[in-house]
Amino acid sequence: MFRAVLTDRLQAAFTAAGIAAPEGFSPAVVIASDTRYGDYQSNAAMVLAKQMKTNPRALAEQIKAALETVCADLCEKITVDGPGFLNFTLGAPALAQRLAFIIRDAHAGVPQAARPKRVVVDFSAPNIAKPMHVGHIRSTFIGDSLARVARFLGHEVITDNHVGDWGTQFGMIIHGWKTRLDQEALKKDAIHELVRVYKTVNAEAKADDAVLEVCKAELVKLQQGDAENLGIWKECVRLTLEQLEKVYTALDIRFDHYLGESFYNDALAPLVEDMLARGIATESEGAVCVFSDGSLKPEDDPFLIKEKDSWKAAPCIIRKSDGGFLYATTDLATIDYRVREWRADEIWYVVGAPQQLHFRQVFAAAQRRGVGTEMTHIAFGSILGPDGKMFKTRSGETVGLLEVIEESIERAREAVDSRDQGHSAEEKEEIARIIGTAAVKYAELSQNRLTDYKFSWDKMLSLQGNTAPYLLNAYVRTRSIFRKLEGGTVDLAGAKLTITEPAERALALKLSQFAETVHDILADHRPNLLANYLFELANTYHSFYEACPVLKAEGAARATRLALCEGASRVLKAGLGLLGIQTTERM
RNA sequence: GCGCCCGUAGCUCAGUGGAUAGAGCAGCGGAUUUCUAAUCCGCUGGUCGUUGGUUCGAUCCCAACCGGGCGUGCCA
Repeated sequence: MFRAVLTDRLQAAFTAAGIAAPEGFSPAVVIASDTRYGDYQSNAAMVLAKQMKTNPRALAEQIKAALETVCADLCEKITVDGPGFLNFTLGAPALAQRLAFIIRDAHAGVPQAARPKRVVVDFSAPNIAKPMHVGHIRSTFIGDSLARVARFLGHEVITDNHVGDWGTQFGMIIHGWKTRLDQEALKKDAIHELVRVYKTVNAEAKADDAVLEVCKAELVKLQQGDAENLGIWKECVRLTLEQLEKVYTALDIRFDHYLGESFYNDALAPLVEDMLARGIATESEGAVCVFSDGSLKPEDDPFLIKEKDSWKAAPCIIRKSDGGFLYATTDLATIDYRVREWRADEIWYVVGAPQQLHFRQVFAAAQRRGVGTEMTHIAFGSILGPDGKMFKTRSGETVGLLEVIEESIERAREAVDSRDQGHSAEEKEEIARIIGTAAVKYAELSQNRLTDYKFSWDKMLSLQGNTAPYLLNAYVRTRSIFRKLEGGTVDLAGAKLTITEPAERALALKLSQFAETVHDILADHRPNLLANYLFELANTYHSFYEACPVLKAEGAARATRLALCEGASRVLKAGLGLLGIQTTERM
């Protein structure tokens, strides 16, 4: 990765030029904002000149002189432009050398993390007896992608699906199970039937307090360990997980664990007692709460909220006045488990932005209990409906996640059918499945996770533009060349590579930047950086493909172009794989 | 009331201290004796919500305001 190498060289140039950089100053090299300025650029001279109160251009010239010696093997040109930018243009030999490395390296040139960590990724978390809907798209795909990226970089990743299997909804479901369950329907589609039962009872309970009381009684019996209710609950969990497993398989997502909320039931009471005993939590209005301990500035304290001119307590409740436990209690017990049993260095929570305060409180409470593990809330915005309003789980009318995927596959199938590439029926089916699934995943992952976005069938399922099919097509084009090659394969290991054409150069440079990109993803937990990169790579490859015939070329040009195709092929496959997207050899 | 997030081209969205703010879609015009045209090349399109401030330099940082969303003691 040239960015890191150039940064080191810049540091060396400072020393060579006898420039004493102030404490804490580290020069930064970034990919050039515009190709006409070169390949990489640095504003180090301007930043430093400001601190040293000297002329930025003069300082830049001084650094440049040193750089030219230090970077002789990498750069063919280093210039000082504008107010004092240092611009680097890489030499063709350095790019060719890098290309040779990318096509033989198992990680396509991406270095492993300097300090591997054990990371628990908490994502997806659907509820039992409810179908996965579009609202689960963000957590599920972002979480899966981040887990893949972390693994790729050499971290030890544990994925844990913290399913909602212990909510108050079970009072109604159990009552419904006992009185109006349709066994046939349950066999056909368990979740659908459980939802129907829940909705029916819920409507009745709203209209009739007597029904509501019965449901509450069923819930209490469940919580007290009543054998029959426990049996019904277990069956609901089993049936739902069975169906969820099918969805995850279709999405090519797997979890190491499915430790739902109920897994921590026995830990909740002791946890609260412990926190009371240690003075971390106190009783207030009958509930057990965690209040501010005054160790933080009020504006940074998650247990305080401003009201007029004073600060008011915003407690985190861990036990209700009726003795029941909450989300926060379970989360604290879950943290204990992950730290104790898994020795997690980090825990990532891929959960929507509205729960920001909740996590700030839970993390702060855990820290007060002595938890040193780094916990990160990887928040994301909402998916909005076509009207621009919250895409909420309105009673009834939710779009199921599986239906979205199926619709997408159906549209992909139509596109595949209309093109007639001589594929067999099975091939077409497989291609449609891969493209359809990829389209939905890419639509999500190419989005900045923090911003809200509009759910649109047309955009999500479009096979044109900045979409998965565009990227897959680039990959397919790399593969078709190797299929057409006489003998089927070619040994590029010792080939002499010479980069001459602008399109070759642009592609070689872009390929080398895969390393930078993958490295950057985890800095802010943003898979869309990778999606953006892959789109640019596909674009660069398509341009190269139009400009530079591969099989018709001869000698070193042919070997170089084959190497570029091989590099593009590897990086596209690896990159899409990190987004959880499978590739296809033909389409 | 207070807190957090958001406001960028007709639409959907990237970019977040740097050099003339980008892309896709839509619109217009080209390219196919070809390694997959699900492609490429070009054109059109912007007071980066408003007003101030900091800076050599602000879409980005700070303040205020306008508009939208979410959250704010016993749901998850």
